[in-house]
Amino acid sequence: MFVALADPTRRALLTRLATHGSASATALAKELPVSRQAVVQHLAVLDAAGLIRGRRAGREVRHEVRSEALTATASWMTRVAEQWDERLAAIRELAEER
Amino acid sequence: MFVALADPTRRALLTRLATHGSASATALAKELPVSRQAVVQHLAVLDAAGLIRGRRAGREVRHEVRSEALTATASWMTRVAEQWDERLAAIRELAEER
DNA sequence: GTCAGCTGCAACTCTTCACTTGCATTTCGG
DNA sequence: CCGAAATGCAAGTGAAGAGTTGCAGCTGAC
Repeated sequence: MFVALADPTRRALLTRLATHGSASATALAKELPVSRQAVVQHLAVLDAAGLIRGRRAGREVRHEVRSEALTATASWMTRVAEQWDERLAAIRELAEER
Repeated sequence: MFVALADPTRRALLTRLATHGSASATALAKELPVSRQAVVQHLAVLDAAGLIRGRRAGREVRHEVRSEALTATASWMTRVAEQWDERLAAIRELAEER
């Protein structure tokens, strides 16, 4: 998940798909300074992470963002952050008891 | 940022520091199946990302989580997710107008 | 039917990254 | 003062990842 978001090119692809809707790998490659194959491999990573989905439409494959996975991941991240804060607060309490 | 969170060992170090408070690199290395130097390098990455902070205490360096950076990053991530949802909603509206 | 456009598979290069080992340096305790 | 324990620096290895090129297979349009 974090691995999928760690690459700048993949984040660019995600924002592009989120902004302008679905697009084919070839169309995406024309807007980035990389080859079509590089885009295809990045899309495969994003797909494996559940962030996008590929749907065949005739002779091209349109890739689109899965908003469910995005929002679910965002809420999960905030939850983790809250847990971290709770732990830190508990540690501070223990420190004050001493 | 995402790069820092992408590695499992670094996430393990973070949760460890968040759970049990500050610790030295040597102490952390004893709880993980990696060498001390590996831990040191991971801590350097986490420090560069602003997630932890190293403070010298005598002959050892105690590393602790910076909760501010954690919560700030979490809120930033939710904000990005919301923006993505807004964009998707706008696209759907345009699609329905057609 | 044929041709152009898009996708899929495979192999290869090159850099980055995770991790290790070895040694020098500093510091606390008896 | 001396040894144990912790950090810091450096160099090196092995694997994973980002990117490329080349070619073959479908599919839609004219």
